[in-house]
Amino acid sequence: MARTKTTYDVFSAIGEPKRRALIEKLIVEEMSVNELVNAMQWRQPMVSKHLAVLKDVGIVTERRLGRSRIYQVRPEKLRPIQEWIHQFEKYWGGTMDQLDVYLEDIQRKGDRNDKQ
Amino acid sequence: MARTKTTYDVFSAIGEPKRRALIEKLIVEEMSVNELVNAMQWRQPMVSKHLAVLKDVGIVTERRLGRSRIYQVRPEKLRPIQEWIHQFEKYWGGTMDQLDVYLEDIQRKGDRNDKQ
DNA sequence: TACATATATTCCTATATTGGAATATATGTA
DNA sequence: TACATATATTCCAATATAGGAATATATGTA
Repeated sequence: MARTKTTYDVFSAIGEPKRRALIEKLIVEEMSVNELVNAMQWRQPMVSKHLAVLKDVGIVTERRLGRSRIYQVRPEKLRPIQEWIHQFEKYWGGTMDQLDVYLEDIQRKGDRNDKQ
Repeated sequence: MARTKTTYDVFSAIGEPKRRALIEKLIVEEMSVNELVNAMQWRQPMVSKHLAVLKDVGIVTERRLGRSRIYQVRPEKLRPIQEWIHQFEKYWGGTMDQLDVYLEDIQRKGDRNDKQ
């Protein structure tokens, strides 16, 4: 079997650094392909291809304006990532303080070492 | 050029759904490879290989205990993802309310249409 | 209609997986 | 030491890129 498709989901799509760069650019303001080509200094097909992946997973949408196509970010599509990350936040100093983490850690390690 | 390496950074590493599943399992409690094999119902080399990628980018660490190797999540390694996502949160109803978003949207589109 | 512009798509090559099977390595135990 | 257990690694096949170059498509304009 091969690698997970980049269009499998939002997580896969943002795995590529260039696509994250595009999102960061487009969140500030919508842009046409040509404007992106100038802004990013990439070749046009490269921009179009990465946009196609982002469009496929819904992170961007496109509308036509004359000969141009204006791309826009749909930030809410990134929410699944935020939600996934959220479950880990408590472990780096959210609701749990360092003592809690420490104690839970000790307990897990204790359980483990008892079993073995 | 080929695809970004899975070990290029944390974003690339979590692009694979199975690796996210491993992280979700290990955040609850540290586990040995064998325990993961049982819990996930995957073949042992598959577990080891995915763990190797996670270890490479630092998301998990490993310590030896007898013949076993106990893997543990380092949740703080996921922070770059949270920070990256953070910049988009305001667009889905954080500090900006819907009216703000709407007005900014109109303005961007206005600018655009004026130019063209 | 003919031409120019904006963008998408196709073809190509090099590369890096993912998963399975087999095997190697390390370590505990009788 | 011989054997069993736990895990990692290697070899293989299939697949999916990413990027470059060339080309196709769509649309505006003279």
